[in-house]
Amino acid sequence: MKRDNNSQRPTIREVAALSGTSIKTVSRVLNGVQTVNPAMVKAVEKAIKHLNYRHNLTAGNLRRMDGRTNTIGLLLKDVSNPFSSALHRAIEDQARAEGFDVIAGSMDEKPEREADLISAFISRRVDGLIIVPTTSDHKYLEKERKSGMNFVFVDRPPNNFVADTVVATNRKSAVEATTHLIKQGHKRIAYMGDSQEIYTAVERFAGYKSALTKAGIAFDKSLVHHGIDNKRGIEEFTESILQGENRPTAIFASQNFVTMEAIRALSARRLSKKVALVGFDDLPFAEFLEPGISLVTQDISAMAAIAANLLFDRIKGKKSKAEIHEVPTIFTPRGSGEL
Amino acid sequence: MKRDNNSQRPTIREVAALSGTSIKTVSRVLNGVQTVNPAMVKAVEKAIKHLNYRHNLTAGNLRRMDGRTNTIGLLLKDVSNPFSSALHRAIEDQARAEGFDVIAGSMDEKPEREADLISAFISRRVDGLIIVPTTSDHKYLEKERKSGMNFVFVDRPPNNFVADTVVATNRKSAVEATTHLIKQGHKRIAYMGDSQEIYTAVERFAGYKSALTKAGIAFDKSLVHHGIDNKRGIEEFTESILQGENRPTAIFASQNFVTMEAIRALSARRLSKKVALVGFDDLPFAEFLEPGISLVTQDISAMAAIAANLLFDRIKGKKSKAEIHEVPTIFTPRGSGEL
DNA sequence: GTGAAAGCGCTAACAA
DNA sequence: TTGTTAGCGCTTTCAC
Repeated sequence: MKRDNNSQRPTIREVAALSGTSIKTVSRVLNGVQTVNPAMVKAVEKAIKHLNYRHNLTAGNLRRMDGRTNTIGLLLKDVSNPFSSALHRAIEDQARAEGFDVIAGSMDEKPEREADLISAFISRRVDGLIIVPTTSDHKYLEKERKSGMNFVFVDRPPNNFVADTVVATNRKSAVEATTHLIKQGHKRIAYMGDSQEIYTAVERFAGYKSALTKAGIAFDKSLVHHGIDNKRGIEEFTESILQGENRPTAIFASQNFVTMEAIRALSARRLSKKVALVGFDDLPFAEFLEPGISLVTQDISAMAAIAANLLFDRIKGKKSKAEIHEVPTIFTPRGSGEL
Repeated sequence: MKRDNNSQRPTIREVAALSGTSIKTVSRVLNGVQTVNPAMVKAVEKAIKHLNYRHNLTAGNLRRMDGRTNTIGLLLKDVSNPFSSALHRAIEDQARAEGFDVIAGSMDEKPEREADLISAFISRRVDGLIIVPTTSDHKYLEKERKSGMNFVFVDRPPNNFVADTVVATNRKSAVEATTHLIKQGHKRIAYMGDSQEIYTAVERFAGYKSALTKAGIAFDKSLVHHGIDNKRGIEEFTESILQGENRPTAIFASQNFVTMEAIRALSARRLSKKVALVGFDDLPFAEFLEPGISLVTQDISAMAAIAANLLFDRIKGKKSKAEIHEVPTIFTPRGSGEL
């Protein structure tokens, strides 16, 4: 049976016939090989235009020596989340400059979605993967790397797997943020953060504690809350912690969703101007709030650029051992930390 | 020369050899064909696992009868913009359910980027394109459709090209939003919107005028500002319009960036609680503001679902004439419109 | 139920 | 500079 779609796209063969040359010469023109007679180039281009021929890259990649598809896979928490989509855009720009397209997928922090997406992308023979990993065990990727797949991890390092990784200076920046509050005279500083299963949360919490220690402030466990997955937990925490005389004078919120909860809690109790707040991660509307929220933001463009470069180097055959890059954050005081 | 990558992925041939059968039977197993001896299926699966074989979809698609790649292209204003990325996520979910992957690209409202991306995606032989179009002329897509490409437009219709389109009820919803303000007693209602070259801006402005007319309120040109591309223009407008006795008592902002500018302008002059504001499009932080901003938001999930269904129907061969869908918006009063 | 042979649209190799 | 032939990894055809 003939193919049932009527797509009827012309092939290189028809272009060759119309321009009176061989398919190989057409292929040369398509690939910009310089050693073709200029008149022939003209003829081929004319035929291409006349037939509305479109080069089929998937067919070409099959036989091509380097076996590349010029596609990379990008695994994100959720393409619609602000951090993910900003990273996506920055990587898209890097990729486009190298002639690559990007296939992105959302994992929603589910390890099985991560594995499924990686599998799907490998079946499409992407040349490499940039991954903002879930908390899963990544040992299973070892055999993929042996088969030639390239990996770069962003935001969090992989588990039980060594690969190029780009992370923010989480611990150091948490020290700075906490120290900023201490310098304003705060001694009772609450910590609110993500689950301690998550790398960034662990690092940022360590930075918070380290800053307290350095300043000679005793660590008070009652001022600490981990895990936003449990939303009620956070409400109970803010409810109890923000009541009474003994409440903290400042909060360090170590992740953007947590910062939002902190804003909500302070706002509901009319404490926005009484309790200082510094958050980690960007909030797109920080400047619209009263008072503005002081934030430690990741330099997403820089992280994307480094990650993309690492990946393209691997794709081009670089064999050196895995690199870990720590990218400095940007601190923007906006009043909420200076109360 | 042998291929220089050491990717050395096993092929269907090696799986056949190891499992003691032919490549055709391996192909049957890979494609879930039921008429294969169960023992043979087991043997093949064992060989696949042992070799860490990964089915190469790009090779298979080349010969496959329907010629499909199970990939769709998504052309957005900017993958990192909230509307675009929410649409992206909703379409990703629809696509995944159908076994499709999504390649997205950002156009930044540039017609030449649109054409480049479409060209790149066609070279990858995507099965269809979902496009949030720029203001360009889309007549050039006619020959692509003749060659079998499928198109669905979202948010704005194409120009000089007839294709399935999914838009919000822009005009009707603008009437509702403006009428909402009128019902609160407002008579001097300013309009701030995007360039009138953009379909949604035209429709929303028409809705604004229509609501005024219906209520017997004279249209006052001095209360209207088009075009946010010129940021200084908007500042001059708010500067002059918000000064003095004769200022509007309410503003209808017809796009999210414009709404942000309106918030900024009102906030800077401490008018947030004196001038009512209703905005079109979502603002992710609307509920955090004081007063909360009343918004008309597009039902992005519904739009994505309809767009994806239209596209998949076309990909599956549906030949009926182009459909235009208008999707109702969601109005969320949050105080700013009830001043 | 199974497999040999042909061929999808292209590029590599090599000869002309 | 150009063209012929083989073949990328897979699915189709069709005979067994």
